[in-house]
Amino acid sequence: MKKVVEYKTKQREAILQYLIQNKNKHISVDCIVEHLKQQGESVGKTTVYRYLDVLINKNQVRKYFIEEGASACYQYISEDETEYYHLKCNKCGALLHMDCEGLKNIQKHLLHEHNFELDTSKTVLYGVCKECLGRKEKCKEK
Amino acid sequence: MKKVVEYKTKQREAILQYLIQNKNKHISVDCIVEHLKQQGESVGKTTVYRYLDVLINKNQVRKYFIEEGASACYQYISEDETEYYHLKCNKCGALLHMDCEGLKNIQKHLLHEHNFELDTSKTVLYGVCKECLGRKEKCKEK
DNA sequence: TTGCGTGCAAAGGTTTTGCATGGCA
DNA sequence: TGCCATGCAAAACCTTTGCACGCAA
Repeated sequence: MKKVVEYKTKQREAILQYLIQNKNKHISVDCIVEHLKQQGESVGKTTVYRYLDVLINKNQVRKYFIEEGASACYQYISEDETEYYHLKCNKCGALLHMDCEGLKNIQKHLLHEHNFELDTSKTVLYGVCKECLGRKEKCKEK
Repeated sequence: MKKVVEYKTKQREAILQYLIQNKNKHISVDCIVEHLKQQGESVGKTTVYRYLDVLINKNQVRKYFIEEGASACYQYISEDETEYYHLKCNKCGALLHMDCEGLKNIQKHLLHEHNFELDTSKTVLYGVCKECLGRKEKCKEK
């Protein structure tokens, strides 16, 4: 077991602060760099990537791939957070959060019937949202 | 409406053949190029990308992003295929296919209670599989 | 002959790596 | 002082685009 001492730097401080402030959002590396620059705390992109990796390994941050093929998104994991599902609309791109009993049953079902421990935080359910389903009727053409 | 005439070439023939032969798998562009080269049918990567785009638009192929951040995977859509869920194990990387009534309920639930039309073919459920759950007990250390 | 298909090379985008420098402890 | 952190530049990837040439119809 290796003892890695972690230094406290203003860059890491700033990145972590920003992550915590936006813990209910999914933010990208560019997003972080951009906002910190505006706050006068310029941080290199490399540093952000590297520190995010550290935080992911420490389980303080989750990495998502919501926009397929596009850049990754990150989210700070707060202790008080409730488990919820991510729903992504293929039409309008909206990202919805959902927390209900019915969905919890999926998790139970997978675990008990299939011995599969679902990680709701990493999973993104793709489909078409309410608003777009409504629009669909009016405009069937693409 | 534009009339686009599609030519039948040996490259497209070969790509489609390979896709059909592996319709129950998720294959990458590199995978296709590699295998065709071994069969003596060398096809440029660009051609594969472009033809896959064509097939996706014709709804003959689906595009996935299973390995997060890695290259995309493609799958031929056969007519007789049943809807199933994709389960991806975060530990060992196994990709499981599942088709059961319990999971079908998810779809119904989302549609009726939340007005969300789930696309099971695009969705990948992340978690830990049976085998890895078993191993977990024996080895709690990382 | 027409115009779609091909594939090389180059560009575009995200992420990683090498390396010299900076800064915390 | 020791060693981790930083950030520039370059590399490594995957994917797309431009363009000249090939080839099916």
